[in-house]
Amino acid sequence: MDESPRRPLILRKRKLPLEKKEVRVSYDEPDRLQCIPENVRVMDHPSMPDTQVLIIPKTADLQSVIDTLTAKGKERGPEGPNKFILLSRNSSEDKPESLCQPSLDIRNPGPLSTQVGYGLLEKSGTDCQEKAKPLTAIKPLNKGLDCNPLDDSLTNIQWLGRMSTDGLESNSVQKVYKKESRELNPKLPQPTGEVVLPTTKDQLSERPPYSYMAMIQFAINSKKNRKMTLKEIYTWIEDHFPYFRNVAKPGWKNSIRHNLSLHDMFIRETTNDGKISYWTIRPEANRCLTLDQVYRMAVDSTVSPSPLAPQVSEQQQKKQITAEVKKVPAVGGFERKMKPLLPRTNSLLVPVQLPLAPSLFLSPINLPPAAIQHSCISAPGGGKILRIAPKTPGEQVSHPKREASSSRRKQRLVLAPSEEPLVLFPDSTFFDSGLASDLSSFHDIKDEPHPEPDSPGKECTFKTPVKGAHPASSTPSKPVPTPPSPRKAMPLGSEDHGLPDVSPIQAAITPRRPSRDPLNTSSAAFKELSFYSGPYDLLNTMPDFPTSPKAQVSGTGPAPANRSITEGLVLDTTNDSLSKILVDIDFPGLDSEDLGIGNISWSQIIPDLK
Amino acid sequence: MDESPRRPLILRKRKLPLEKKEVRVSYDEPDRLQCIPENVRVMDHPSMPDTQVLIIPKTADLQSVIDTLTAKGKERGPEGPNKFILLSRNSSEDKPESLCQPSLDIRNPGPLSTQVGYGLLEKSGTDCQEKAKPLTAIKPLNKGLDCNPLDDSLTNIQWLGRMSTDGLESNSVQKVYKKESRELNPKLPQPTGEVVLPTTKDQLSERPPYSYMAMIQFAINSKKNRKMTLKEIYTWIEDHFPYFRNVAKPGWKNSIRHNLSLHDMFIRETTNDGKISYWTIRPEANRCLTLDQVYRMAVDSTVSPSPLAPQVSEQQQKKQITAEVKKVPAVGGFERKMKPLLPRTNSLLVPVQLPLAPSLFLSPINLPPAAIQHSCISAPGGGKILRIAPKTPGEQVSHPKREASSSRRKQRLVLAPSEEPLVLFPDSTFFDSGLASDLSSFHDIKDEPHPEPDSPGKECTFKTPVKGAHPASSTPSKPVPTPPSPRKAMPLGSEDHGLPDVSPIQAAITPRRPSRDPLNTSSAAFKELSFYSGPYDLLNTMPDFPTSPKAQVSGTGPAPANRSITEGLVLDTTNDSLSKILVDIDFPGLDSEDLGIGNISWSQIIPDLK
DNA sequence: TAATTGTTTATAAACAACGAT
DNA sequence: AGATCGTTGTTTATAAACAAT
Ligand SMILES: [Mg+2]
Ligand SMILES: [Mg+2]
Repeated sequence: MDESPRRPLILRKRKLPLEKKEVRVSYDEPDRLQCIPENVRVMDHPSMPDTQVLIIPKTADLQSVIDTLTAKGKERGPEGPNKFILLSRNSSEDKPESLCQPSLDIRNPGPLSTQVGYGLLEKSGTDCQEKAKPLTAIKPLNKGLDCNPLDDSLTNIQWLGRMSTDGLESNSVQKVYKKESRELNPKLPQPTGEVVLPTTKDQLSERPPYSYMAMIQFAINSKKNRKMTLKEIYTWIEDHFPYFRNVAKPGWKNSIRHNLSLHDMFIRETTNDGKISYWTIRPEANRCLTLDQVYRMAVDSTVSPSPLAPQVSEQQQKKQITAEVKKVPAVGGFERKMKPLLPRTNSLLVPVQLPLAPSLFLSPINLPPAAIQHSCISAPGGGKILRIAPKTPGEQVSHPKREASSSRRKQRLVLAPSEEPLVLFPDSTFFDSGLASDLSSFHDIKDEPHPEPDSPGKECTFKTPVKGAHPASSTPSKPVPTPPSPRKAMPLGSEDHGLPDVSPIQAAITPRRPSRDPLNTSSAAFKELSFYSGPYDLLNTMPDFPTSPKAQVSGTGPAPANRSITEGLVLDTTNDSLSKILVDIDFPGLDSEDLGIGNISWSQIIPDLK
Repeated sequence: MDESPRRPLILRKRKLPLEKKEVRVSYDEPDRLQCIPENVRVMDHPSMPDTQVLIIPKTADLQSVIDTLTAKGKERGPEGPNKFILLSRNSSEDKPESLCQPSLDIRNPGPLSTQVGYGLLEKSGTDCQEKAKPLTAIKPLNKGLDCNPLDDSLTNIQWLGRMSTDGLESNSVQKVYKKESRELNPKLPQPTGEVVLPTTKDQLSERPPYSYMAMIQFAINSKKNRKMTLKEIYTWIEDHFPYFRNVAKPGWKNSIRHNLSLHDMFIRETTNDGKISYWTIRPEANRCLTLDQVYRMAVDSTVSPSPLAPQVSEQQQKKQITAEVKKVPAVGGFERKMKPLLPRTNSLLVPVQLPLAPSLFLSPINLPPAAIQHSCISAPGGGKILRIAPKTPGEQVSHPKREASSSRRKQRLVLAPSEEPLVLFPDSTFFDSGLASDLSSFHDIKDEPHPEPDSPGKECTFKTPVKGAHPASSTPSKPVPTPPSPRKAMPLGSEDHGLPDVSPIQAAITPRRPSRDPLNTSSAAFKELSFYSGPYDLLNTMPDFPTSPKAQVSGTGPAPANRSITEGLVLDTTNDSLSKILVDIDFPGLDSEDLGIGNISWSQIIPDLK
């Protein structure tokens, strides 16, 4: 019964359905297709070829901009800019409350040498598919410095508030509805204290939608010093996610340790006397993610992040979406376990990476306070400062001879064996916050401990996928619990809606894309619900932007890796995945130069730029 | 039935049983305890504090040297040198045949800048425990250049020769005893060709003792260009390890892919047209390991590497050991699956790391030809060249304030947040060849597909280790098949020998250390057999030698990592683990300066040194 | 539609090294 | 003083869920 899913469903990395722009509800701004609004500033990237940077005000419709770029790109050929970096700019109004902590010193940007700045440009989509959504926040990467102000108290309470009980009790199983024994978040609507928030079910036994990596970050970042012993991490997680204290098998601790060791993002420090080992987060990799930040992100976004009653509907009022969520009450009577880190809409979590240099600053960029202070892309409360390095001396983007798409990410195109530039971005996990997308874990009923009894076949089959013996596919897959009609799904649209195992979230996300197989496995059902938008042809290829291997011999002779500053550029359209920090919208078939929009030079925007 | 073990048993990283020096058989050299033989040269390390380098001729008894150092170190306090780098020197005679390929150009050491050289200093122990063993080989790390000569033909045949059938046939299951369809290794005693070597059992279905990582390296390094497509890797492994073609579940391919992605040692390259993806090995990380190299290492070492009849007893004649191996015929009738990469004796695989500089050369060091040619620590056939950099300008070992031991490796002591030296060694996998120790896989009988039925307990236990519900320990462990007396093992010695599931190898390795629990799981049994030598107190602490995180922002401001050149230093006493390349014998309680031995200065040995 | 190839996350395990009994 | 356990760390193996071709 307590057989939790092997891993949360992966619902990210899917390409953005830029194709279909159907229901297009006019939100705040009228999104003019084929024409980028004039409040969006377009400029060539100072160093990267065929790359343009768009400064998009929060009030603008990001989706329409992307649509326009897409359309323009298709019209033109492979010529012209084919990569775009989207940056959010705060137009002053919009959501005044910051996603993070208020106070953040933007001054003392830290070492301004040849740094590289990273920022997470998030576009939180609202209702269904490709609506007009304003940009909301940018969560920059830590610049090797402290994440700063650090929200200790806030960090946890947010999530705690959503739980029916706090996690402070140890061994009593059914200890539901407990009072908050700690500092309560004054912001949260917790009048008296009994039932903090009328959560849907047993928040107690709900497995959180966060990966171990994410939870560890939450835990460590909740401490002012950002250091935690293993035991403290255990305790923090148990306190904030009772699931682990109450229902998870003890093996979860093994997984925690495994994650700490595996991800080089987590570093172990030992006191001088060698008595205590603290786990920390590599400062350069620390995005300073905290539970409340993530939770607020989810709450702030239009769609209620999960079936869990979204009482905290501060500003945005999820219109029809919420209703639609309610419509799909989940099959047997269990809710989906995993809730998405970010709403499962077309919310954009666009990671951006910008080369930083002391002379380059993009002023009107807005950033959440907490995210700032690391000298990356920083912006105070209302202020906005973005620094962009013109071109890191020594490194040259090898645009020259990019040809194939070779996606599937994380690969590095080896240049000439002689070149071997220096590594700029260590590894993929470097920027991986661990806030995986997952969106409901589905470890509900189908306990099916292990898909592979496999005891019958002795000599077994070898190469040929004999269905009988071995699973046939080299990628093991969960056996479908109810095997009515596993294969041969519906042609496309037109099908039933209220199919079992379909979570409300799914419905909210893909309102008019019914899952094709009513008898689908939960995972399979979800797969159907993934943003399918016909053949996607955008944001696909990124030929010359390999990923970042981890290692780098510094002072040594031939620098092995040839990572460019742009490596790892990703436009993660699926929202929640914070794993990639770099943004690169690559339009394979772009032709002309400026897409017909006013092409502003960098010096226009950035006075400092000489 | 075909339920293979989750992972091969880990039999490495154990500390060397330097304590017990009991059976001490006089081998070639009389090992004088408490006195390092005069043919061993001792000198201070030019840059590392409290570090000495010992040049040990092959004819010398390494164990006695270590014993002496240990004893001396215990006598003295924490003062004086407490780290030692042991280097092998070829005294001319010994095994004339090289472990690797013959031709290797030692000249053109490649870029001599501020490089760091790595070498694997291997001491292959012979019979039982702590015998006197000559050093045999040094396998340096690739210097970012090509591994060179590359043994294409030899690479595979060695292992093929040991199989009853070649792997070229595809789907026929019982195709035993096939002729070699490829080039046969002329060196191997394969007269006519039918049964290449009278292997013990079904070599066909024997799972190889190599990790996926190692096998992938074998495969890729077997190609001259050192590139392979995924499919080619599959095929190579199937051809050379029929187990995967014949008995393994298709999931093994998933594991291959997983390993390729996970380990940054493996890099994917795509052709310019993006049509083909090749997998390569990061040149700096490529140890150029090939199957035949590894096999030869195992064969060359004194103890027969496995129950597989060691016909190839070229020179060394495993005296009593071989006999003892025969004594334990394996229980039911099946042999142990995993054979050790290197003999399961106290063979030392001491990885060494030396800063390289054009001016420093340690002449009389012997290295296996194949290992050379990368400008690291290189030595031609009989020649020997070792280069040691006096002190990489710019990096300073922070010996200063090391205090605690904080072992458990792979941790980095963060220096002052301001310092942040450059990364020298990317990550732990950087040097991990994947040639894990494992030593018999034991996936034989006990099919026990999954140790966790776990279906009964619904609400289950939480924190308290209620034996009933959850496994109690946070580290899952295989349930003991026959649960007679799980805990409270025998006091120590004195027990039965011919217990089921005990492989001959084990017996050979730990002749007089009977496994304590006759009803042990195979794995448990093995655990008992691991070189236990009482409380080890040597080679434990390495305070200021943190590990190497993977990432490194190069041209950027505050270099995050503070890895010193010595980071990752490890004395791997368990032999086969090639995962660590650096050697550091750290004696916690050392006192005086030169241990009473003649302390030779570097300039004495290295004339070039000014 | 289905298979192949890649990337990640989750779990289980096997050890190693310590620390507390 | 040694043996036993439990905790903490490190790795490898497998299964999976997706993504992209
Ligand atoms: Mg780590
Ligand atoms: Mg890789």
